[in-house]
Amino acid sequence: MDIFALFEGRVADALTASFPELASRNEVLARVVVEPPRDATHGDLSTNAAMVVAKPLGKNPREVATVLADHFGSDPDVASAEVAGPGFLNFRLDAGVWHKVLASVAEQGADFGRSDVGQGEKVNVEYVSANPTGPMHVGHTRGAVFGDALASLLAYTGYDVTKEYYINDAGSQVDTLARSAFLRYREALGETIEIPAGFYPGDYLVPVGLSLVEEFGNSLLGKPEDAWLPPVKQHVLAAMMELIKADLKKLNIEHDVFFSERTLHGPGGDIEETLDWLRERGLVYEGRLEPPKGKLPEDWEDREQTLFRATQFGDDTDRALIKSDGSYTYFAADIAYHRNKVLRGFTALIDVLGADHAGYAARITAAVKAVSDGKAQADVRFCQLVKLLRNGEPVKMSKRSGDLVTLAEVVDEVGADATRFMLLFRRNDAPLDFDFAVVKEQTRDNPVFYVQYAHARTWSIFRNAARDLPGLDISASALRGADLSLLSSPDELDLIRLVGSWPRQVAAAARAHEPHRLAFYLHELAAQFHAFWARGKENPALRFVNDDNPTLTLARLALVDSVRQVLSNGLGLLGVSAPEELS
RNA sequence: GGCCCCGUAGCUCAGCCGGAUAGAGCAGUAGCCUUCUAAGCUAUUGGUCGCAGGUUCGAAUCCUGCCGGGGUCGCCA
Repeated sequence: MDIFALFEGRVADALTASFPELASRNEVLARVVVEPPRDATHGDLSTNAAMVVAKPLGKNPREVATVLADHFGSDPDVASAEVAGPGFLNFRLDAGVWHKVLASVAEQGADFGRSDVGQGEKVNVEYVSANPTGPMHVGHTRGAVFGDALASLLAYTGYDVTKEYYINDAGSQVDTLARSAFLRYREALGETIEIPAGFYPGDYLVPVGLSLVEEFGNSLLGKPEDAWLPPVKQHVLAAMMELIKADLKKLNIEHDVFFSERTLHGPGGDIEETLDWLRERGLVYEGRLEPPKGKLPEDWEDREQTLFRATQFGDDTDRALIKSDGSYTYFAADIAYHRNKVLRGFTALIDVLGADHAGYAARITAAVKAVSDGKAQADVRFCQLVKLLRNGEPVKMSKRSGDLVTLAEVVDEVGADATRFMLLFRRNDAPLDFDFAVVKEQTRDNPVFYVQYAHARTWSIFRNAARDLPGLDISASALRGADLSLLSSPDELDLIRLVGSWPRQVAAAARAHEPHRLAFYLHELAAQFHAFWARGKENPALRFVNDDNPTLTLARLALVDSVRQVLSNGLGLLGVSAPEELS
């Protein structure tokens, strides 16, 4: 039960009942929201309805609000409806409403917060898509976690989600990869090798050399490159993808679809087909591009080339499709790839990219508009850099020597839970400091620990109740029969309010494509719960478990259970475990 | 030079589709912690929301310009 959504419905009904001329004004009604007031002393719920409709109606907002307030006089759930400020309408709810909300948490369990705001829309979330040239490093980790949490969130809110990985296996870098692997192959056969600059020097190719020997023996030796390159490429790509999948597995990330760029190339392939399709619509032409302003690239040559009319769809400049050597640009393949997604029926295409690709957003958005005739929506999300720290000191990384911190190293050191939560405890487009020392700390400075501890505490309260009140039935069905009207103190009602706002938070986070909001909410819920718990230390009457009052204990346990449920649901969406006990 | 992101308390950051007196954590200060789990809790100090305009009943939020920081800039992926 989402109390805010429920009242949005009632407010809309009240509006159209009082002002029939609004019935056809959906664009106006859509702006009406019911939300918690900024200041809790204003009541339980607040709506901007009167201010939104005042102008279209040509009436004074406070006047409209008064009419609405009268309308809600007969609503048994509403204890009072007051007009405030410029025309807010504030509701104070009958405490029984909050008790119903609490009961609905128990009833819905893991589904409390689930919704159908997505209405089954087919969404493709493309994330990670790291080049298959080596193990994943920390730079990829943030996008991986962000995309994965976003996908879970969207699935939970009624979207039909596919998690996809685009394998960049068509560029010249994979040839370099194959050549690097071939060196390791020769090494495995006893040669002493030297790795030239520009090759991939990493040790992770050593086992690939060995497995090449296993598969081909020494049969590739002495052959010309064009004979050994294709099979070696095939072999090393498969090995790299296994490596990457194993890394992702450490973070509990599994994609539904791995899409190979190579399958788009070639005669009759998607790229050709897509360019033909675009040509038919006059969106491809031969022309010259203005050189970039400012300093000119050294190898700039003014020549005619094949361009996509990206400007027609909101990009700043038209974009090249074919390189000077005749092969397709990365972008040409990407247009075909996005068209492929559209043809598979997706109407929302989310691309999760690193911040260094920020300049790419406009052209992807343009391409998706073009290939879908405006029917599909692209949303390109960027993840900013993660700065690794150790006790406040930056961790040194040198790309040149291949001395990067890998995803596996981070996860092995701090664990998947902490990695995921920390990366989600910040907006994706803001830079993030990741300090190993803080993340491993078991104090309130560490939000992962703080939230998990709150969850563990709910379990420990139940364990204590079972120990101290052995005669009390605290099973789920017994909790359902608890007399919730005993929960009437401000602290209790505040906690229920926060629990009750969970569905609204989830829906808002999904609409905004911002999973970090869930992490912040969970942190807030944990804080309020810890605070409530601490009050029981000063005043035993406020404890959840009261030896001399089993009825009250049962009601409070129902409240604790709702907190447990929401923490568990939330951590689950973020892909973080919810332990019953901290060791 | 063009484009994109960012600028909110000393620090790190939230701020939901424009809404009421701008929030949290850390740090600081003053307390509590002989336990429903010790790793916590309470109170308190602290703001020209980068600057200047604009839009309107109302702007941290939307628009324009400027300042500062980061990223990026035909054929790399």
